[in-house]
Amino acid sequence: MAPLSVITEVVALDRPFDYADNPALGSVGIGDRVRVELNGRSVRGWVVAEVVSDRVLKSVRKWLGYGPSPSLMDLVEWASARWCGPRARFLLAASPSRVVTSLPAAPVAGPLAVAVADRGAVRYSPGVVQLAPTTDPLGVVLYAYESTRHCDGSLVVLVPSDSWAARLRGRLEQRGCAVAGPDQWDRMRAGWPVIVGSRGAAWCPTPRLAGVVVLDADDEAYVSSSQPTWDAVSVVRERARRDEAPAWFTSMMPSPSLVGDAVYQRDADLVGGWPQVEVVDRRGGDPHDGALSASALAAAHRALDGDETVAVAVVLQRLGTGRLIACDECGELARCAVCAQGEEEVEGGLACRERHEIRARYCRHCGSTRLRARRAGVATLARDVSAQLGQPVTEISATSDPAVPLARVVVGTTAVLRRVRRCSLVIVADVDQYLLAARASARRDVVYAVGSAGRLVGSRREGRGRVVIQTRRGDDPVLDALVRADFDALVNEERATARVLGLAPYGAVAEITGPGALEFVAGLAGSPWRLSATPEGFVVRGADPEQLGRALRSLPRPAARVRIAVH
DNA sequence: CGGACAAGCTGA
DNA sequence: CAGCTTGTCCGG
Repeated sequence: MAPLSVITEVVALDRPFDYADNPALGSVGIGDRVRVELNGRSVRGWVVAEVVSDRVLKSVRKWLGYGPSPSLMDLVEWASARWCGPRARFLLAASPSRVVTSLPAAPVAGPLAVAVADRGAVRYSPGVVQLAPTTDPLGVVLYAYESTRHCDGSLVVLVPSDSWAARLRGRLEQRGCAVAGPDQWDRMRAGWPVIVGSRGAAWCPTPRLAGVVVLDADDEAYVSSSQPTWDAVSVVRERARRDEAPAWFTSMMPSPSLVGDAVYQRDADLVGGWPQVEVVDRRGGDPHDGALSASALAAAHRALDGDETVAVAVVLQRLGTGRLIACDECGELARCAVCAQGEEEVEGGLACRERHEIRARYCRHCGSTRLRARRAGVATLARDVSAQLGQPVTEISATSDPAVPLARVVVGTTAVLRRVRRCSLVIVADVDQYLLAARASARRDVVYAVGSAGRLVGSRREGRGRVVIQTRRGDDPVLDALVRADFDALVNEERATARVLGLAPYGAVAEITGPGALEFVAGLAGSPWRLSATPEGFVVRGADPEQLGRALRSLPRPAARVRIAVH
């Protein structure tokens, strides 16, 4: 039997080692999880290939169970180059959390219990489909199911969140689909007909894809925030390409990187599926008004007269992470000892924006190490709104306990839009910092937030509720687009910006940060890659993310930590 | 990554 | 020179 090439779980040691196949373990397959001895240690790993070797090899110690399907081994190699990250990270993403030693037999993909004809037999050609936010995307999923169910493999459906995945799974099961969820690794590995999940399901171990559907494909939840910063849309797109499977991507406002050079399909009633939007220009209003303008206040009172359980949601979008850090015990703000400015979380502890002093992460006042980013904006806004409306309010953040019951008025960051399922009024308290932000995607974030708000208040076709946006910029094109529910101009502008800045799909950008950044980029001297310095580190630009990723991976790594994010 | 081993520093 | 720290090397 041929020797086996094994990648170990030792992430820092990102290269394969060869081991002799152990006949006592039966047949060990490509992708399987094994235990091997490495330099006196017993470590877990994955069999990635059969190899030829003329050296004396240790044998595989133990077979631990099934791992990613063999077809994923090449994909891991691709991803590791594309995002410049260790193979073990991707192999782990495709592996079960608990040992799996047997696989069930997958059922065949049967016909739907309810015909797709529900949706007037709309045809969706593979590619990007622009859907208004309140349009039910189930039609696309069912269409994809019907058109791929006779093909070998699984239909993989990705949604932005686990709660959405659970709901969609129930709806598909009702219609007769055999669905494997995120917690059913063995079913995915066995090639279940339909696999539904969030970002992680891009690495589902099914041996073959019959098709792919990604709902809300421009949602930022598809991008991994921890290293390596891979994104689920690129992963499934590449898998579909390799398996020659069709792929559908829905988006309320298709981004240049999602669409690429292709044209996209538009759903029939785009305008009617956006929420009714009212822009309140506060420049002419009473400067003594509180957080809510007079007309927002009036709309809120009307909503409170209705019978929705949650009547009003007030959203405060914040740019970046909160700059203020406060002690969880005594409430004291973390301030720089040199300049007394608020500190923020940095590599190695806390520091002010000028980095006068990087110090350990504890409270100077009481010594506690329990610190928390203070939602200063939200707390103040909640107090204001409560006083103006004469109503109790519930404050919501990403970390709020989902079991806590909601008042009829809720206030918070965009986490509100994920927590509340239905209400009659959403007020966007202040969009201006977004409209004025240097970051090109900030304007898209506003559109996305209003679209998400539309899922709570309903479409303008239904006329159930509305979104009120407060601003001091009455004539902004983004606001104009939202009122008219016509985003073509914004889509074109975004494309032009991407072209000029060399962003996807016209170019690739890698951010190099961390203490070892300078030493790392020194290795790029004399290379064709364009390098520039930023306050955080460096940016490297290239024409293609795969070439750029590969070039960066081949560079020597300094001892100091380097963070590489290839976009 | 983490163990092995070598070289360097210290103290009685 | 034992005992400890720090650095470098290497794994199949």
